[in-house]
Amino acid sequence: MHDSRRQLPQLLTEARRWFEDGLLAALEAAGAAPVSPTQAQLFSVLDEAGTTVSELARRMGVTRQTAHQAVHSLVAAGLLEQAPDPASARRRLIRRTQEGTRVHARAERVLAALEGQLAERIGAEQVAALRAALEATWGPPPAVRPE
Amino acid sequence: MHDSRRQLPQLLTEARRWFEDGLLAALEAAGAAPVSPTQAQLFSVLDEAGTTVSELARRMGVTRQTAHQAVHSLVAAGLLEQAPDPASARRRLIRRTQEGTRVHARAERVLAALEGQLAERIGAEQVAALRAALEATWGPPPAVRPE
DNA sequence: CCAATGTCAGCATAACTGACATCA
DNA sequence: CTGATGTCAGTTGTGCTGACATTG
Repeated sequence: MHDSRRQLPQLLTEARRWFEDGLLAALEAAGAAPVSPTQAQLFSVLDEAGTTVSELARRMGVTRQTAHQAVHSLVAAGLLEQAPDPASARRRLIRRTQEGTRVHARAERVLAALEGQLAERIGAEQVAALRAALEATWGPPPAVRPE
Repeated sequence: MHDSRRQLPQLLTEARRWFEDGLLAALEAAGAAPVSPTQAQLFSVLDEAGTTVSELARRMGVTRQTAHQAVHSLVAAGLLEQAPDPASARRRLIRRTQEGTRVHARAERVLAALEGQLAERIGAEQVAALRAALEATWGPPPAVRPE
């Protein structure tokens, strides 16, 4: 009875890999530096004003140290830069460099194109429904009892 | 203009983590051995007849070596067992032990309960639409041009 | 003194590649 | 011989915890 219903987590993982593979392939074909999933996520939580590492860590749901490391690698790659915060000497703001902005814009175009391709294959309504369900407020995972 | 549209890959990742966190918390609350995401995926690609490590690797989309390691740890945990294939001496079939079957059944109940909880929160139609979109045939990721 | 921040260091896990023995 | 399989080994990446200096 459950065999006809595949596990949702697995389906979600496959869907994410579909996008991820398409994105990496497109960027690599364009000769861009390979971007890890972590780095992609870091880019998506940035904002224009500049953000501290601690704030980025909160948005990503990881520790400060992990975010710090991800930022460090992207700074080394020339896609991010650190600038002192004029409001507080102990904070350092993280911003995209010009190159970082270019790469980010290109990645967004690729993702939009992938979503468009998907709509051609499974229908725009399906894609819209997928997005609507994922954007809904799920709240925290409930504590269910196994028995 | 894109800020209102969050990235689909990120939304998919969050959704998967929602299920994963709920599952791990429930199993841990039940006193079961902690199950890593990899091990959970491995369980979901098993079948009753028994399968080779190479076949499991193909289903999971990882290398033989990775699958081998995951199987090894689950054998050590007493949830899987290896049996010689009567049809071919060089193949070894992977099966669930009785304990492994129990854990698997429990995990499936938890996932079903989580899906039910989600339906209460965002609506059964949304969950059905989500499942329908994910179960559709997406095909291979298309090769899009960044420019 | 206390709390938040940035950083360095070490550790664990899980994926990968490489290599090799076995057997249909 | 060739190819598929199972396995061992080493490497890399990514997350974690621990620790510490700096600063408001």
